[in-house]
Amino acid sequence: MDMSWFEEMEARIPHGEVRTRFAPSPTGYMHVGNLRTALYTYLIARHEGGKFLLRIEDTDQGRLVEGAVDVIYKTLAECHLEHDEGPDVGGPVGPYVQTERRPFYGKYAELLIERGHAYRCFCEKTESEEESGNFERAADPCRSLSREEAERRAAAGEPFVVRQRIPETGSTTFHDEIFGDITVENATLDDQVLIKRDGLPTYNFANVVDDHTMGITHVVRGSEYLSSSPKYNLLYEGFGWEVPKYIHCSPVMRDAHNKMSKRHGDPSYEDLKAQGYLTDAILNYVALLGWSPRGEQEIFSMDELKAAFELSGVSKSPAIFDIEKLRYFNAEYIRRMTPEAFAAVAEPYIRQAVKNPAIDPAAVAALLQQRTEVLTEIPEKLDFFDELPEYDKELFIHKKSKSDLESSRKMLQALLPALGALDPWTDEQILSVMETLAVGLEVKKSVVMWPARIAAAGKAVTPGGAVEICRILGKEETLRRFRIALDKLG
RNA sequence: GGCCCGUUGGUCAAGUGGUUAAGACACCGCCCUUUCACGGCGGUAACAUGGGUUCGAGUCCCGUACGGGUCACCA
Repeated sequence: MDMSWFEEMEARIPHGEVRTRFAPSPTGYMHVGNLRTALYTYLIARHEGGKFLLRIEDTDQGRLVEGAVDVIYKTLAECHLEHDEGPDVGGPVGPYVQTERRPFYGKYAELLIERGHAYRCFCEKTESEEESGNFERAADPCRSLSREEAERRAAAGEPFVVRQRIPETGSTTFHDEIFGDITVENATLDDQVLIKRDGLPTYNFANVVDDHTMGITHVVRGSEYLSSSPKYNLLYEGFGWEVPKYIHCSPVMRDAHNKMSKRHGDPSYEDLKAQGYLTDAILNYVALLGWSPRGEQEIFSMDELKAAFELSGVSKSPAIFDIEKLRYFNAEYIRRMTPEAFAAVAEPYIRQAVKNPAIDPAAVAALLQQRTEVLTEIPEKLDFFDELPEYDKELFIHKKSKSDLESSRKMLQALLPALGALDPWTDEQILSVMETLAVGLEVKKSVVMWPARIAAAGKAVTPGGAVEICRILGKEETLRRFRIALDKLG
């Protein structure tokens, strides 16, 4: 066997740095669990000053989805999870797309056969194997076939798969950074297929070969792979390769029993964006789903996450995705934005409801910033700007503000001429008129404010107070609405 | 079913033999107030279970229950 090819492969592998990889299948859907895995993988690399790579696992051609790879690029870029190596940016250990690495796997399978840790199996799938899922390794005659015999049959064109040769006795222990040491009896492991009848590698084999040849030091993946890890270990050992650190992450659940899934209609990253959530809020929330920092800080910028992220804080048990808490993070992020930044993200939503070109979206945004949890709830809060809603005069009755029909009529009547005479139509001026009236009549400020808002907005709950609404509406429109109110109040 | 893993309030979770068992979300109440929010203050609420070990156990050991994963020529 010519070893020079393998030596060249080995020579490409960078050493002395932490290297992690995100290895999604291009299904066109970045679910929350996936995003979290990508985040943790990225953070581990960055925390250690290492490299974060992207590898596309597209060996299952049947599951390929058009444009799915672009979704991955777009999501990673939007989430600031920039990769150092990958299909689009290249790197020393490429190619970074599994289908393009196809020739590698057969060679490594040969090597493993050579080293005695794999063998060709010519058996047809037995019925019992298909039904029970159990493969009786001891009963497989191919396991004890001589190398010469196997090679002869293969050369003769007889179809075969390559199976891993698992020791029949003893046990295998592997270490996971989160779960600790896990030991299983080798007898409970089966001789899994490495190379399929069609010559393509199985996922498990491709993973081991790729992770090694790409110099991956920390393998981050879902906890569903915990039970196959002993077989991975045996593979690494069979090759004589250094075993990477394993980091198995428990799933993100939709409820106590089910993982988040597209099937159940659970939101993907893109869905959450469309529902009005901010990228940074999503990332921050997702980071804390299954990981807890040392202190009590909850709001983390990406740089802070890079510094704070520790494997020791990752939890073993699954976490249920709580949209309520995401809402809280989103609201918190919105409140912390600069007014300009918020106005920029809010404008499209404001314009959905407010078409009147005379109304400045930035002015409306200022009213919204402290009371918006998700962007999509913005339009419904603004429905009264373009058009005064139909409303009942009963709205003027408000005990807490000490308002009733009579007082409302009185206040509006007094306000009408006073506001009509106002020249600079500013908050200060409007407020001053209203306060002066309240003082003059010796009533609580709210007795003036309440009817003013109802008249201006036609609804009881509004973003901003009477003063701001009148100001944004403009003098003419405000006076028009006040007159309508007075008509209602007789 | 075999094997592996997990289990602190409704949710996320801190906790590594001695605590009044943190904190956050949600919920409830009060305050602030020009509605709604924001903000401030306070409250309800948890160690799955049974045995050990120990002066002492959420923390260590064993069992049980419940939950999850895996047992493919899928990834």
